[in-house]
Amino acid sequence: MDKVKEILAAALKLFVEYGFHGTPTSKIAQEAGVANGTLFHYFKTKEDLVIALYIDTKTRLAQHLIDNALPENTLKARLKNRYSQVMYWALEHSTEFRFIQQFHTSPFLSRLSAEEMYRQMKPDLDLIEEGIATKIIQPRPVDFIFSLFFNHINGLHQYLIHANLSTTEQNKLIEDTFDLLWGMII
Amino acid sequence: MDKVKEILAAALKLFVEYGFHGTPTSKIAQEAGVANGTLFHYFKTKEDLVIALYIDTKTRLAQHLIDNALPENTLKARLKNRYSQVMYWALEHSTEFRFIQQFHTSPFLSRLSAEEMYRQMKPDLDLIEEGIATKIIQPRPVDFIFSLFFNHINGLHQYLIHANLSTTEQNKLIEDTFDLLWGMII
DNA sequence: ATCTTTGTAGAGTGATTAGTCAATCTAGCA
DNA sequence: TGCTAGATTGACTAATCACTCTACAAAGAT
Repeated sequence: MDKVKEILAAALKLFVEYGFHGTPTSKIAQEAGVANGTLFHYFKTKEDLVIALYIDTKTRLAQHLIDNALPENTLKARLKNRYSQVMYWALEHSTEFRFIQQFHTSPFLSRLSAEEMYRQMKPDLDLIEEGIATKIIQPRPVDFIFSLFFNHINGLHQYLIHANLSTTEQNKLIEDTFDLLWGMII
Repeated sequence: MDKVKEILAAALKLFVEYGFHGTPTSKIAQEAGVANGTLFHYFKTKEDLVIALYIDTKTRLAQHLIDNALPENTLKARLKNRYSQVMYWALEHSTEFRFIQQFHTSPFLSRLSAEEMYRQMKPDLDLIEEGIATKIIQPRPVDFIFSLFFNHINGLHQYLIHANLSTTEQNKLIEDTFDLLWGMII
């Protein structure tokens, strides 16, 4: 429903601004332009709302990556494409990206099922595994490489939103930084 | 006072477990074994407590780095030492490290003064600047390199606490991973 | 036309919260 | 000893919170 989207959008904005527990459900309903009861009609508890918002946000990022994939290509090109597209999305949706980071370091993370977490990481894990199997990437634990990738993206994003670069400079830095990262794992 | 330490220790533990706003001051006082009023005698507001705890934790990390510094050495050795010592500290104080990460992605971060933030980053920024000035490190924005370093540490830490490695394996991985990072910036 | 399901509203509720306050305790000092 | 200042207490309060409940509207379904 439309109201569900309004609630999720309001929650996203307020959570990033005031934190999860720092945002009352009443404020979320108000910001979304719906009644208090409507919020609880769609989300059984506040925690359900937080989890649903995380999954929704992550799904939208995943969809962006699918829409911009380069399937017929070398492993390096596909990995670079994924890396860059995450960065582009993160820069264009910086509230969403900050919410994801906030969620990751919060106690809510443990409420996510292992399956849901694996489902989200799978495309990247597969890519890394393929790289190792074809001896392009050096043999190291897959989740170690994933962790380096993931946090490298955080680092670059953190820098880019503080530095004030033109889009051209930004894109060049994203390209260059991927090459640095690539050099690290081959 | 002793009670201040008890309060900070209790707050640290509960914040990491339940989040900032998810932890009532009454529970903190209870866990610390002091009365509710005592907490507010030492910390004017709950927010003051959060900020004080962050500064205290960061100061203890900084002290660990000072205690284990290698001042008379090459830049690479000094940087590697800092990198490793942060990792050792983070692994031994993983609640503290998780609190720092939680704080960094929370809205509380903006309550920290710019001076306090700069004060904390200065030793590393100086080291990176020295490396660039002496043409050992490639000329890139100092805070870009800092950001990569910082998030690289997060990535390795994240992997190490999930993987179950022996201390020897851990230390070897820390050494190796620094070399990867070093290769990226020279 | 009537029944049923679903959406929406918003006042209401009991529990919980951050922060206060007056009272007592402790220790150092004159 | 008597005085003062800070430490400590825990009952208290006003506000706020997550969530419930009842009522009503809209829209299919039969």
